[in-house]
Amino acid sequence: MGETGDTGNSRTRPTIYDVAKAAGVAPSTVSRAFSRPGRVNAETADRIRRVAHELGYRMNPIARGLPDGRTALLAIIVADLTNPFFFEIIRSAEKTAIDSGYTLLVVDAHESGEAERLALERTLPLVEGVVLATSRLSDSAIRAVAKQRPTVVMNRVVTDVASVITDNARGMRRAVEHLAGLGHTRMTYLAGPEASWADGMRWRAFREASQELGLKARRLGPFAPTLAGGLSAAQALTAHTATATVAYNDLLAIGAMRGLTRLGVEIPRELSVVGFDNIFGSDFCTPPLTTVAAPLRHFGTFAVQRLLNQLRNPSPALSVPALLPAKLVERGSTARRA
Amino acid sequence: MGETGDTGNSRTRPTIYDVAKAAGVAPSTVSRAFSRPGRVNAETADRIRRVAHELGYRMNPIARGLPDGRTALLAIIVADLTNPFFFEIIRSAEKTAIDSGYTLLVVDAHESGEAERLALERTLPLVEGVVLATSRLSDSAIRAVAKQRPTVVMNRVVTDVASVITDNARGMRRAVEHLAGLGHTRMTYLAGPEASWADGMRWRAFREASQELGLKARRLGPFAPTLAGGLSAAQALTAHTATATVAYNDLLAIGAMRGLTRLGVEIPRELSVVGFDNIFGSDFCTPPLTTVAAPLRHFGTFAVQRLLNQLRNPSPALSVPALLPAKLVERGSTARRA
DNA sequence: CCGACGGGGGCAAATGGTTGCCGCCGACCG
DNA sequence: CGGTCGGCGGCAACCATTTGCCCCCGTCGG
Repeated sequence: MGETGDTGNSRTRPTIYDVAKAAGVAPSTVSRAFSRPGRVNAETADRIRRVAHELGYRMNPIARGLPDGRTALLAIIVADLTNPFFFEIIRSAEKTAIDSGYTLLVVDAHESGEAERLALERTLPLVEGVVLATSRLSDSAIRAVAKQRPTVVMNRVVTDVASVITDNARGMRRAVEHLAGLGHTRMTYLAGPEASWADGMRWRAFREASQELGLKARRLGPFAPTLAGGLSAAQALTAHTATATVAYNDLLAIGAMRGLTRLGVEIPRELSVVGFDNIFGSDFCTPPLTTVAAPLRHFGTFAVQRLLNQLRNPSPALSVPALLPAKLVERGSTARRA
Repeated sequence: MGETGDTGNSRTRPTIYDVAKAAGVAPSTVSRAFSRPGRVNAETADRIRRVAHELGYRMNPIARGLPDGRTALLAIIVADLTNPFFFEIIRSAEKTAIDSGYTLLVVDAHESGEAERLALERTLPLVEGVVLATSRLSDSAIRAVAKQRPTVVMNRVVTDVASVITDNARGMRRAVEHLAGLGHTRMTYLAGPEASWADGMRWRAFREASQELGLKARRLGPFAPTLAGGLSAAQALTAHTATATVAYNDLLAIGAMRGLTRLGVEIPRELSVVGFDNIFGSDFCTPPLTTVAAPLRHFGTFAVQRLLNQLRNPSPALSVPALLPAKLVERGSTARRA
């Protein structure tokens, strides 16, 4: 951006050939001066770098990628860009990628398996690896992706594919224990999308924890994991006699709270609500949401790190899912049973 | 993803050479069969396409882009991925791009000019064109970008660079008229980032409209265009005697409402609040926000369309900013002066 | 019957890097 | 003093695709 005076010959940028000529060496030497430190004499390398800088030379990443596919590009496919769940994940993933010299492509799949397939088809050839954040694809489709490029899935376990997940079971257990401790005995789980792996895990953990503690557990749904989905859930909830509910995620929980308030249900006096994920916003909705916190920041970082590991050594050995801890954050949406 | 049976030889994908050999033609003919419709005999082309499909051939976009830079990639740089203002913009931009056979890279600049510069440096060489959504860069830096790649700026006017803006002046005028109609006479403008072009426009329009209508106008700020920024603004506002305020954007307005409520100020009874942009969420905060609506969906579509136009015919002629209409949406955060 | 024309296809260069291999030359060792 | 070795730089092939140019051949008009 102009520190090295705009030379005006705007359209075609200088190549290693130009640098080579100006520095009186061969193009290959220029290439090595940049990508093979030590291989070329220090003085020569210095001179080349100086000349390159004067000419405003920047490597062409496309040409770079041709021989062996090293494009320095990674991709993260998210189910829904507008879901705050992904905010911290994307940010931390982006940072980790950049710190390692990679660029992260963020792609929105609009909560649709079809869109996700299309996006992958477009993106996969370009990138060196991909993070599937809460994918709606089938296990076999994901394995097919993993066969083409190093892949990490988030919040899901797929055989033979690296993954990063939160400890759903333990987190859910904490939530149920918390509610039981407040005297609740009849509880409802608000289910998320059927294609969601995490939803299955959470519902199962919910049922098991309830059973062990001798509580009545019911399931309602599926609902879209959005505010709108929460509004429908609110309707359905009023027909239930439960005094506490745990939602698939925070967005659903917040939407439900909003709908219930509108329907005249007082939270948490008449109904306690627990969410999942501790997304941006869950602390300043009214009432502030009690939720099972996922370490979102570490999530993105971890996923990209695993990806980078796969890139560095393509041994298919490791595939134990990275399990990140979850903890309960108690806020204002839960209270002692009336 | 596997309709044409996984052939197992996973790592290296077939090239036009493989297809050419299998179809008994030259590689160049294969290339033309795909990218130069009509140039090659219909039967031959059909045969080639059939063979290519059987082999599971997909063009390598990297090699495609080498000769002339046609990567079919566009980028949109947003100031803050987590700002709902961009949600609809990104979605519609993405859709428009995909419909035209392009892939849109979404890049977050974290509200920082430095991060934006870095992101551009990384991204620019890859893409055919770029949309700068509310850039924090200087005019000359933007022009430098535009010299390298077709560029469209959003919410800002830069000489010699195509742009898409909303009618800030008219929108602000509607807002002020609305408040004046409710009997307000002393009003405060909550300013956004100093580097924001739109902020300048809005404050100016605010002042002028107030003057014409004989109202007292003051300015407070700058504040970060975020919920947090709004909280600080709330503090500052309590020192003012105004009975109505217009914020730089919705996020700031919502944050301010939240802070004021916390400070015991009743909205809209004691203070009317107007936002800008009509973002996702402004309708279901409490109270629902009266705001100047920008046609967010059209924004993204329009920007990408202008970009595509520039790509199709590189004439530097057109540079009148596309002006999208703004209208006032009246909700619960404004009321007659007490 | 010959020449012009044009449709359809192939050859090869070009795009901008990377990299295996080779060769030069100076230094060091025997 | 000759042989060897290693540091350093150059040559050229390679990656997958596009495209300018040419050629072959069939057709049609003169």
